[in-house]
Amino acid sequence: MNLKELAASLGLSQTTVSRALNDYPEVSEATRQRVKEAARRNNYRPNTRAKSLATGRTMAIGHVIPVSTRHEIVNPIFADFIAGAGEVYARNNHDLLLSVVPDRDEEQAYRDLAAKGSVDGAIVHAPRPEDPRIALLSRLGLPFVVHGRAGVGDGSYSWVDVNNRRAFHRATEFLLDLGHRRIALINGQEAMDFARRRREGYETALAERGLRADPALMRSDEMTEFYGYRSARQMLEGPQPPTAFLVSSMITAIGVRRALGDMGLRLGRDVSVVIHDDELSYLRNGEDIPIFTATRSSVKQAGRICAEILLDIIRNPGRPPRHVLLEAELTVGESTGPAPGRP
Amino acid sequence: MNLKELAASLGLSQTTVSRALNDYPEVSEATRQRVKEAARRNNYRPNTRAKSLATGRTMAIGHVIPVSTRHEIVNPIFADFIAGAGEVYARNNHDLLLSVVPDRDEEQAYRDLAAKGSVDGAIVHAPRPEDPRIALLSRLGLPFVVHGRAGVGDGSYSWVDVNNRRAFHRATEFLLDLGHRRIALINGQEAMDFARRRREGYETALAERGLRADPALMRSDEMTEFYGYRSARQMLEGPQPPTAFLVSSMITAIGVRRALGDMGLRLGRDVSVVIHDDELSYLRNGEDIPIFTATRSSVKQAGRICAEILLDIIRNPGRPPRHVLLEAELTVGESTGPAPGRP
DNA sequence: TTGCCCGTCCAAAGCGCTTTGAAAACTTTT
DNA sequence: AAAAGTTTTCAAAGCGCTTTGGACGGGCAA
Repeated sequence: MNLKELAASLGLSQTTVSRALNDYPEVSEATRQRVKEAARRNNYRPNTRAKSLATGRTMAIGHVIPVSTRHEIVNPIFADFIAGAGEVYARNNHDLLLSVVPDRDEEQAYRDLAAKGSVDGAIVHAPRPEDPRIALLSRLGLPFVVHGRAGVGDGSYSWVDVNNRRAFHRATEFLLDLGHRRIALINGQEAMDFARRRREGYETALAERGLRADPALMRSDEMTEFYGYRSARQMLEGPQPPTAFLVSSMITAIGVRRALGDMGLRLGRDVSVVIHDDELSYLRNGEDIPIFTATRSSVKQAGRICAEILLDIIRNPGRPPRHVLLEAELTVGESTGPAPGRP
Repeated sequence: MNLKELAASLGLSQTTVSRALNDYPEVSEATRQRVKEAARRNNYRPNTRAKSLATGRTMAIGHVIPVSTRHEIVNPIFADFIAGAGEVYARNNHDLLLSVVPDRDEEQAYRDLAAKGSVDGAIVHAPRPEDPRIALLSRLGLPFVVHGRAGVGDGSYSWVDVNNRRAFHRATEFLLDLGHRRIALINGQEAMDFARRRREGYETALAERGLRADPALMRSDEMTEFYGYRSARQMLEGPQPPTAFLVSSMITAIGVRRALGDMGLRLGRDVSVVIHDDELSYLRNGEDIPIFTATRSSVKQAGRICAEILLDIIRNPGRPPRHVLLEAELTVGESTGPAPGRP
């Protein structure tokens, strides 16, 4: 059932029917009701393509999700982020267009999105320092919001980020207060902006107590379970093992926990672990009491906020960029305790 | 840059330019080259909306991903499934339209996809027995492929599924052969078709050895980490604890492992665990040697196959439905051993 | 009654593309 | 050289919608 047929069935013109449905004033209340009722009865939905061609707005948002060419990994936070964003899109009658691309083709993916005119805006995931996609999108004139930040020039575009620096600063202080001196950092890839910030928070906190980060206790890679396992084992079997770990993701921490188990070490007694928890829906950090002591910040919520902001930017072009910095509070769980050999 | 402008800049008509770009024969090789070169130079991409309006094909596939209203959970396998499918879409110049909806609105979401004419086909995720979406899509005439099956009438629609019944039959036999008699099943929600089949495989294997499944050893719920933890603890602390677990997902098994750790039990010695492994990219079951003994089947691969089949159905309507049943091989890892008190 | 305004409706153009039917420009055949 | 065929190009219609510019008629003031 299309507009023409609907109009014919009502004995009205397409114009009037279209206006009635879109709540334009120049149609009488009686006809509006009649039209809406008929539309409902026929389960009429205007054809998206035609509508967007006519209005010049696509009512769709693009998400480009990169797949690591090295390990063929898709970041597990995408599911939750997209669930959050998708919820907002649904509420605002927008579609979500997903492009899954090898990470080296990412730029072209955005270029295509803009050239093909298939979206009104885009979300930029997993920004790297000085990420070229940001300059590209600005140049293309496609509205966008970055989930994370990309180094300097933060003021010139809209972003939603967690205060990664402060979170890791705080977590490190917490471990230092417990008497830990050899604290390992199992971080995400340094190529990512968030990983750099987390490291800075960690290093600063150490420095403030007159300690220097030991390169032997720092790892940086894609945050898989095995990466956590391998890193923890290597460090714990080394000459000067750490007494505590700072781990950038729940999944990696699960690998760390496995390593501890295999080595007969007890989490929270022999070795402490603090994680950053993205609050993935299927990997909750415990129900009532947290399993891991964690700095937590909901990725789903970040998705919602990004989407809200992007829709707002599209509706109101020309406004100054918007920034949201989410604080990650530290919640104490059972994975941390005083450094061994300490009261 | 649109077609009109491109044509003008070349001194050709839109018709000729369009035909040159779409490799129609009625244009000379010389002009074709000239046109393609100019298109490349101007980074020209035909407007998707206009193109699909003209052709009647949207070049887009819809995925409706339900969010559990009970727990606000989005199934972690979606990320990998979509990565696989998205790869195929990209290769075939199709877009992926994602709708995130509360699971109770799922039907309406498909109805909307069809009415708004925004996709050429759809993937049905997580089918339940006698899933109403299948009848609905058939009625709407929207091509679709089901990831999984939905009970009877399997012949009438296309699907890609894992042989869940055989996988769990095999896994149960494996544990029985190791001497286990009290084998627990920590399954997905019984409302899902795959969970029902897995239970059947498990029960049949037990029955074939003259054993009856003990309801006290069977659980069914959303496959979270905590669900695994809670179920394992409850059963192990019960009067007649199991010596082995059959777990429907890696994530749930991580919870089971945590429970074992907390109780001071050793995985593979005190208690055996066999899992079904969907081979999620960020949660590999070990690198070289598998952590868990597992029946494994790649969800990403399933996504690829679903996508290939769907595109094929769209290209060649009227062909009989297609079915792919993937076998999940059993790989032995370190999580299983002989039943305690047995040589 | 006339004139004007306002509320209500409509015909037609246009969004950027594909595709039909026909014309123009070459080639080949007679 | 004309006729016939072939290749190459084009103008225009149409996809399903929105939106512009008008038309029509009823109500009100003059």
